[in-house]
Amino acid sequence: MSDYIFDNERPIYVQLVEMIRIDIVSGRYKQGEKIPSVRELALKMKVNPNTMQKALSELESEGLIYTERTNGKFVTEDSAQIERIKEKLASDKVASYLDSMKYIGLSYEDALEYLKKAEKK
Amino acid sequence: MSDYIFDNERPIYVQLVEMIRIDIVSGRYKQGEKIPSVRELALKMKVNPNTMQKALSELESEGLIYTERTNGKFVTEDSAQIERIKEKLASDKVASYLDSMKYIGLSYEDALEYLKKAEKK
Amino acid sequence: MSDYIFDNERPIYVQLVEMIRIDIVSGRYKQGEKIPSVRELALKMKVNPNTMQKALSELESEGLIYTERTNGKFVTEDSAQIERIKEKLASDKVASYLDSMKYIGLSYEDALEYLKKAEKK
Amino acid sequence: MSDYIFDNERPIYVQLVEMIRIDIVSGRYKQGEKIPSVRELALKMKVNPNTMQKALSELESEGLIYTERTNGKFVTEDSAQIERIKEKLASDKVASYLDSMKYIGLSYEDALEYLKKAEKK
DNA sequence: GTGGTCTAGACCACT
DNA sequence: GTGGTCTAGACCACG
Repeated sequence: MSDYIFDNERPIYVQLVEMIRIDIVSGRYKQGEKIPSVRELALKMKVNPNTMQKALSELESEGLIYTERTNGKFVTEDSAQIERIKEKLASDKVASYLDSMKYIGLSYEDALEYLKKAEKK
Repeated sequence: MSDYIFDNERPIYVQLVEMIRIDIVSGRYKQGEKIPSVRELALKMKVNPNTMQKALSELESEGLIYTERTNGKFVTEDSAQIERIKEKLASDKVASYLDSMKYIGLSYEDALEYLKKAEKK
Repeated sequence: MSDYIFDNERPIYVQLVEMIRIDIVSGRYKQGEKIPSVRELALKMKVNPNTMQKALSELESEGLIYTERTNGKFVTEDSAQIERIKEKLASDKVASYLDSMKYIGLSYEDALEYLKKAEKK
Repeated sequence: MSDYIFDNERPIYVQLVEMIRIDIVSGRYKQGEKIPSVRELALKMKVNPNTMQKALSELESEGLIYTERTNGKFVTEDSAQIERIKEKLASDKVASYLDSMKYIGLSYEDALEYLKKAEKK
């Protein structure tokens, strides 16, 4: 259990969803691109193919990928959908950033200030 | 073990340090204020007093608290030191925010944009 | 309790720190050299491993030793740091020498004179 | 046992000898001066008069004080003797200074150097 | 009651 | 075998 990358607290398939989702919205998997087979992905991530299948189903119902029977799975062509998910993720990050700043006693203005200072680095 | 609040991956005393540190920089424990006794805190957090003691020693060597023999432990009067630690924490948060945004394919400018949009909510 | 080497007035771990610190600055433990394991040292000094561990942690935070996980603890490679501590110790010795001379009614010049006379022996 | 000034490891009378000896060689008790009575000294030092008596006997056999029957005890008029003892003490201090410096890996020359540097402070 | 120290003994990850 | 962590339980000085 040395190079194990999954958090024990949450279902593995959820964590796979998060990883692949980010691969898509970040452009590491391009719009319309074929993604590797379930087996291949399962092997790479060292999970059971069923688990990987479940993750991909989630992403499909989310509209980020679609299946071409006998042909494989592809990233959606719907760039607006990708964008929507990306914004959702980004908003989550912002919210969590603001929360953590608030938690240490800093306001929205402080959070903005710190971010601006960070640019110079 | 249902209500256990600690992450198994990191030492409990480190997590205690982080929690109490935030209590101080956020002002939940005020400058100069007496903090509860080691035993009391240990009881509250359900850890061994020695573990709590170790956490508090860390905070003492960090300059956030000081000890009055037989009297208890107190938050430092040195507000500059508290501020220094607070800035350190805030910088870490900013860096991690920027990292996570970059990870989903967004630039510094995007991160700034999203933060500004978040204000209105 | 015949061969007990520790002074009851001060914590054992502090005395261990002092002893090992001197072993390092004096060069008995060389720069970069592996030091014996915690358990070994604890056995040799007849203290509990935890006590020895605490002493070594102190020395680590002082920058005189560092830890290689699963491999052991080593004297720092930073000879400047060793030198800094050595000078600190030496200054303390000088101050205490001058104090004791002053206590028996001798001036700085007397202290210097006595030291020069001592060379010939 | 809060303000107890004696080291448990060595006989109290020996420690009294050392203290009074220093009072004499340092000039706090002047040459030829009458010193307080045994009872008075014993009270002041919170020791049994017998213990103090033993200490003073030691100092007498050392030639630092002498007794005038029915009149009390006095610091010797023999300034050469005082000087001899003082030099003995000073030599001890020098030796212990050099030992401690050697112990941390410093030579006679280093010890001299450090002493010279200390003057400026 | 406060903090501080120490021991004994256990378990863990890593290699 | 290495260091690291944690617990349980004890004792101490101080006031």
